[in-house]
Amino acid sequence: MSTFTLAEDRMKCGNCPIRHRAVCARCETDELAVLERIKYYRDFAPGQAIVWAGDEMDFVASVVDGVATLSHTMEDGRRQMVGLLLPSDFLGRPGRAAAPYDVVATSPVTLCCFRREPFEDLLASTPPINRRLLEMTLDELDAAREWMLILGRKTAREKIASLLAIVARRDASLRLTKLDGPLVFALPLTREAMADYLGLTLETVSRQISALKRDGLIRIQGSRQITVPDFQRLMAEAGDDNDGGLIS
Amino acid sequence: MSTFTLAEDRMKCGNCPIRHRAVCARCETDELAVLERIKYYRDFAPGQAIVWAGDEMDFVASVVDGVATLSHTMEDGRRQMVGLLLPSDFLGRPGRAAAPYDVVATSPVTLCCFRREPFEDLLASTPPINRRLLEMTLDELDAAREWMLILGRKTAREKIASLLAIVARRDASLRLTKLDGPLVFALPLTREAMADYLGLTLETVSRQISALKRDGLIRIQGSRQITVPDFQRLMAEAGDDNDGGLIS
DNA sequence: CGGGGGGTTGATCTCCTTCAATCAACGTGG
DNA sequence: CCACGTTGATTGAAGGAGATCAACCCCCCG
Repeated sequence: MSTFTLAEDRMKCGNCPIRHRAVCARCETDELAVLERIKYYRDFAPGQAIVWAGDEMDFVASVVDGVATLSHTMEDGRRQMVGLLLPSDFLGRPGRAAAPYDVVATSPVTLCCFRREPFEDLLASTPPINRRLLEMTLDELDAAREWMLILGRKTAREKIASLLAIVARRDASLRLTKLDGPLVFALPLTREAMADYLGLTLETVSRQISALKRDGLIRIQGSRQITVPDFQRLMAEAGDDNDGGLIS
Repeated sequence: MSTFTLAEDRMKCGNCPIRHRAVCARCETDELAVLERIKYYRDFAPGQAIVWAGDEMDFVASVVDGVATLSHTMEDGRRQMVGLLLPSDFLGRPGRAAAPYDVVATSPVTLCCFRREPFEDLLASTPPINRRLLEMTLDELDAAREWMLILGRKTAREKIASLLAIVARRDASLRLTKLDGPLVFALPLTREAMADYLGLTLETVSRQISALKRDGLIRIQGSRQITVPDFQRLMAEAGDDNDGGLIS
């Protein structure tokens, strides 16, 4: 009985941990009620594929919890990650059924899903959703462009520092913490996934992480817990002059 | 008198060469009339800056003609292009005044501009514009992600071939021509601009273009006219299995 | 004629890849 | 409880794709 109540609570939009950042962020209570009726949750295990490139996707979704990756794969096996889905990010493109990339969970993932057609109808009839989705897409475009600078012009060391800075900032933003003390966060990516993110080999990733550790820029607990004692110093190492302003 | 008439014709939305692809593509005649009242044209010479990163931008715009680039610059001078604005592309982000990148004309450019506030009001009150802008932003995001694969995983030769394929396809799309015959198009970018696009040096760009020329994949007339005798072969050289379906 | 911007080509160097060995953590079955 | 295989990570040695440094060309324009 009590577990049932907990499950029910967790499934109410009002209690949703990504409520203030997701595609539904601008919705009023009556609009939320409509979403509430058509939504459903799906869970994925680490390593599990959510969709493969080319598959029909009959739903769109918000990431409630966990981390998933979008990636391109070339015929000869070269792979480039092109998106990192963190909690509150949106998955799927309204107006297109075929998935353009592989989407894979890298940690336990919970999605809040909507079937495509009802969602598209809602999108057409509910301006707040449309506006929020435009805003999120513009933010993603900004992120993609920052990423392009990383891929095109940064050294291996700068690439690693940049990745850590991005995830640290996102994590701080979601948990509404500041960036001035020591930061501790989970980085649920294998060396190979980081290499795919950064356009490197996993060996280079490993070497550079060791180097950053040696130089005291980061510390590592267990397998994937990172501590950043001085965020400003990490930013400098990433080649970003950006003073890492407050929470975005 | 006749030049006046010509100028006036050119400024009517009904005659606009980018009418069917720009932000205004979904507008009805009455909505167009509103846009028509608040729009104004601006011209830029090759090499001229349209805005610098950090500048206040009091307008948004559609590219009517010409080519402009968006680029990131790091303090030490490294530069990465993050956007290539071709005719019908949209410049500026509703809801944000400060430009995040340098925008520079690389050929004579004509913009169709709208002051920000009236445009944002229109965006809120005119769903077709909102929807079209979302669609265009999603397309740009797709393009950015294809670009990320190019930057992260392709060889110098593949990068050059990819750039040529992208521009050739866009050009064919705008002019509604097929991709099967020999393609001839202008590539109004210096070697340095191409290097900034591809995350290479201008020397490497020059060498690879020479190599593609030697191998018969392209021919070059004058300074910046490219001929692609066999588009499929170019695609293969770009590392894209994509059969380069018809016009997007 | 001189100068400058854009382009090409050559020689050398270097950062990252490639190939390979080793290690630690973990689970599994004998 | 221990051999064994597996998966992820680290480290080393060698090689190569592209960067860097530099010379030179072409063409346009003052």
